[in-house]
Amino acid sequence: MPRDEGRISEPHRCKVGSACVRRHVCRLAAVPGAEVRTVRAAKGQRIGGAGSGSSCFYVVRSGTVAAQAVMADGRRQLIAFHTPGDLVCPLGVGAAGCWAEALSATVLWEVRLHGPAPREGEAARLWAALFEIAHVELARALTHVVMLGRLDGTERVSVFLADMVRRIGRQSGPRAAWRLSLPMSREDMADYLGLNAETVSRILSRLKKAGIVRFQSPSECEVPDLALLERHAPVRPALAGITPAEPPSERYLGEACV
Amino acid sequence: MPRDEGRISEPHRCKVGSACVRRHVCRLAAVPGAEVRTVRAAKGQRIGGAGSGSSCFYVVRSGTVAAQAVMADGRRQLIAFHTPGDLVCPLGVGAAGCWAEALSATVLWEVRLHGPAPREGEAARLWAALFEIAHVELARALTHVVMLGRLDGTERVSVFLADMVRRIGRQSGPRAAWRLSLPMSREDMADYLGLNAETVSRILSRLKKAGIVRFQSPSECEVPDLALLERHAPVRPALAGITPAEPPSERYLGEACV
DNA sequence: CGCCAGCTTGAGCAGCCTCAATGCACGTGG
DNA sequence: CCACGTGCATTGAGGCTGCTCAAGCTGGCG
Repeated sequence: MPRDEGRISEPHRCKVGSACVRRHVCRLAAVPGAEVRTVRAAKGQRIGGAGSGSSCFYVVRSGTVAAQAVMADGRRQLIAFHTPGDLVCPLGVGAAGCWAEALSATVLWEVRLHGPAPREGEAARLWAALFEIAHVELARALTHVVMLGRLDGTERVSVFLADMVRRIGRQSGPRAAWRLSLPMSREDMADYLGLNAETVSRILSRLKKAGIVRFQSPSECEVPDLALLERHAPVRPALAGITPAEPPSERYLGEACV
Repeated sequence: MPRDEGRISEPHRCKVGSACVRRHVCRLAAVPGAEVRTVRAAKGQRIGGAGSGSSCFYVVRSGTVAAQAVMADGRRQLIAFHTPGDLVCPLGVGAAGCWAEALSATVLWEVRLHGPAPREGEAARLWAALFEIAHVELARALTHVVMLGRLDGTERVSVFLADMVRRIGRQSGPRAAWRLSLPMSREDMADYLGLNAETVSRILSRLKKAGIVRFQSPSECEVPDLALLERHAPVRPALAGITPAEPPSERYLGEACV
């Protein structure tokens, strides 16, 4: 694993409230001493962790990153897909056999917190931001648990597709079909959905025959009627970056919130 | 859903560092204005949420609580079992169709944060505690995802049993068999493991025939050789209440930590 | 042009689910 | 005290979903 991983050092500041895609990322980047720089990762390269032992946060700018766990015997489970705008954080992905890696050539912002200790008040903001991030990740993980525990293959693929459309789909007009470029292989999808690649392929073919999706190529597809697709998707994953449900003591901590 | 749910109002203070079972619970209970009281829940009763709309934290003192999601068509997925000493928190379990309920008669501590707003510094401690709780829950959820996505039935049941032994098992001597009272039905186990009750029963019978567990009754069992059981359990859930991996900015925030 | 990785499709099989019958413990009421 | 109902656990038969193995197929790239 190369040490410097071909990083381009291009430090810059995150402009709070404008350039930043996610509110909690802004909070992190706004911490005094936080350093933000652009880094690149090639396909298959691990994000964070491999280097100096310090743990950074990353924001995907382009490309796709997957958090995954790999067991001793090689079985692989994808925990999450991170698409442009998403935060890649080391929370939970610090366990043995668990890391994040780029599924394609990827550009990221690296947010490193190693400046002077924060003043009173800033510490609360920082912890609040970390809490919020962990909370969003937790909500996503719980949806994933329900999906793997109680949905059949077709439902899982439908949930996955609908989630992808909402996250990275493009629509040319208000009633036009959604266009979607799937940035991962059938095997990646399978490892996320607790299936295998052949089964995913078969299910996609079935959805294709049913007219729910159209494929121009294995990775380029169209969803003519998102509502129809979502009728097959009994759970709705929390969209990445959406503000989580009110934290339990938000009201109580009113003035401590950013 | 009754308003007061047969609660016994018995306010008391949590003694930080001694009586408390969990460090982060102590942090919550130590927040100025936090009110701790003992409440009781009957089997099947929901924990929190149903009442005034305020969200509390709970600590299980005896009995068992399960966090669960139920889909529109009735499919049920258990998210976690909470055994004595565990924290029951509203994080993630605030989504639609998602709540915690007592699996048997249960005694809990209710920690309610509604006092005067905390002073500077205390807010940071509180958010840090909330972060830590969310982080532990996240680690547990990710293990659950791997289990449901990539383990077969026998492995899931083995992971579950080993987890239960480590959490609520009793051992009469250093080399004696572990004794375990399972506080949930086969169906509860199945809904946690993404299986059905008959399959769980069959797998337990197989483990019984293999000499890995012995059953005195459906709920009372013995594990003569925990290492043998764990050889069938390819993942190890993070034990409840164990301090999570170093939060990413712990070093940076050194003096803000409790 | 050939190679190779990834995708698709098929055949056969294993694991898990569904449905059903039975057994057991417990509580209730005659 | 016993008969009965109820809820849960167990076990079996049969079927379906998804996995394994294998054979094409396709598109990108050297």
